[in-house]
Amino acid sequence: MTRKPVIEDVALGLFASEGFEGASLGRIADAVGIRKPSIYAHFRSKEDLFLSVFRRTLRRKKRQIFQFAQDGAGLPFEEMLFGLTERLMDDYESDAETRFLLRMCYFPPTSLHDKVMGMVNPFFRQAERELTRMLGQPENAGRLHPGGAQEAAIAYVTVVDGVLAEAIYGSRRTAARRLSAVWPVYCRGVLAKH
Amino acid sequence: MTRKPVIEDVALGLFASEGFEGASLGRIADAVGIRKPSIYAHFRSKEDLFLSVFRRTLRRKKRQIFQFAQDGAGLPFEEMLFGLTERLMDDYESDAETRFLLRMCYFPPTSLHDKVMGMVNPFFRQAERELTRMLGQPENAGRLHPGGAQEAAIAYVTVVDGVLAEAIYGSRRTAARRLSAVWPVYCRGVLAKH
DNA sequence: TTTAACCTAACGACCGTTAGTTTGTTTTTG
DNA sequence: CAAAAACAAACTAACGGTCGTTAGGTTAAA
Repeated sequence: MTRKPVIEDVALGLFASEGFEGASLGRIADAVGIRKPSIYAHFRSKEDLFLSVFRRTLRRKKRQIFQFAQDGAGLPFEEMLFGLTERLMDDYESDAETRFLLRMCYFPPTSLHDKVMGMVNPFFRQAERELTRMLGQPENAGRLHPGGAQEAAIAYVTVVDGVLAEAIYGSRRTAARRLSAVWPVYCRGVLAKH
Repeated sequence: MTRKPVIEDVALGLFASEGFEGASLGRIADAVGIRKPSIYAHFRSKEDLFLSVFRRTLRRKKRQIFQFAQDGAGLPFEEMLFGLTERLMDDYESDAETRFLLRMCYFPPTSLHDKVMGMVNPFFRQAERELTRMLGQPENAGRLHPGGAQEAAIAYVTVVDGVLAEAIYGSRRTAARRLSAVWPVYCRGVLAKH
C-alpha cells in the first residue's frame, strides 16, 4: 500500500496555502506520517513532486470544466456561463486543487516558470477558443451584440478572473457580491438590444 | 549616506519576483553591496523589512491613484476609468512597486497575512466607496443604467482585477487585448441606453 | 530472490539572527 | 576651538536550525 497519492495530496494542500518555497518537504512528510527522505522513493526532487502534482491537477480541472460545459450545453449561454463562474468561485473556497492551481498560475516557482506556463497557456488559449466557437453558434450569435463572439468570450474570462481575484484576497462572500454586480453588466454588454 | 532606502528598493524587487520566502536576506544584501548582518542595522527582522517596504509602497500607490482620479476629474467617467485601468496595466510591466503590491495582496507571507490584509482591505473598501460616490454624482448618475452607481463601481473593480490577472500570468500585450475587448462590454453594460 | 517502500544517519548549503568590533561622522563638552 | 564622547552604519565571526538531498540498511510482499 503505497503512499504516493497521499504525498501528492498533502503537497497540494501545502503548496496551495504556503507556496512552493514556503512548503518544505519536512512538513509534507510530517503531515503524511513518513520520514522526509521517504519522499525520494517516489519523486526525484521537490520540483519533480511539484510538477507531478501540477500535471495531475491541471488534467483534472480541464476535465471538470469541459464536463460542466457539456452538461450545460442545452441552456442559454449566459446561464451556463454564470453557473460556471459560480462553480469556480465556490471551488476556490472548498477545493484545495483550485486554490493550488490558481496560485501557481499566478506565481509559479521561479525555476519552473516557463515549464508551468508552457502547460497553462495552451489550456487558456483552447478554453477561450472553444468559448468563442460556442458563442459563434447560430443560436447564440444572433442574440449577441454586433461586437461579436470573440469580444464576448474575452470579456467573460476577464470577468471570471476578476471574480476569482476577490475570492483570493477576499472571501466567498465578497466574491459572490462581485459576481452579482458584474453579471448584469456583462449580460447587458454582450447581448443585443431587442 | 545610509543605504536603508537602497535595501528597501532591492528587497521590493526581489519580493516582487521571488516572493517573501523565495527572496533571502543574503541575496538582498548581495544586490545592495553590503553584508547580510548589516541589514539589521536598519530593520529588526526580515518581517520588519517586509512590512516597512509594504507600508511605503501601499502609501505611494494610494497617492498615485488618488492623484490620477483627481487629474481626470473633468473627463467623462468612462474615459477616466479606462485611463486608470490602462495605467495600472502598464505599471504592472514597468513598475516593480506595482508587481510587489499585487503579488503580496494576493499571496502575502503566511505569518503576516492578517497584518497585510488589515492594511489592504480598508484601502480597497475606501476606493470602492469613493468610486461609487463619484458615479453617483448628478452628471454621471443620469448617464448610468438604472442598475445604479454601486453596481457600476463593483463591476469596474472586477474588470480591473480581470485585466491585471492577465498582466500577471500573461503579458502587457495580452492584457491590453483583454482591456480592449472588455471595455466596450463594460460601457454598454453600465451606460443607460439613449 | 528480486523489488518497492519505507527507515536512520548524515551531508553541505543556506536560512534568519546575534554578538561584538571597527570606522567615520556628529555632537557635546572642557 | 580642540578634545572627547556618542552615535550610526557598516563589518567579521559564528550561532542553531532547517533546507533539499544522498547513501545505505531493513522489511515485507511478489
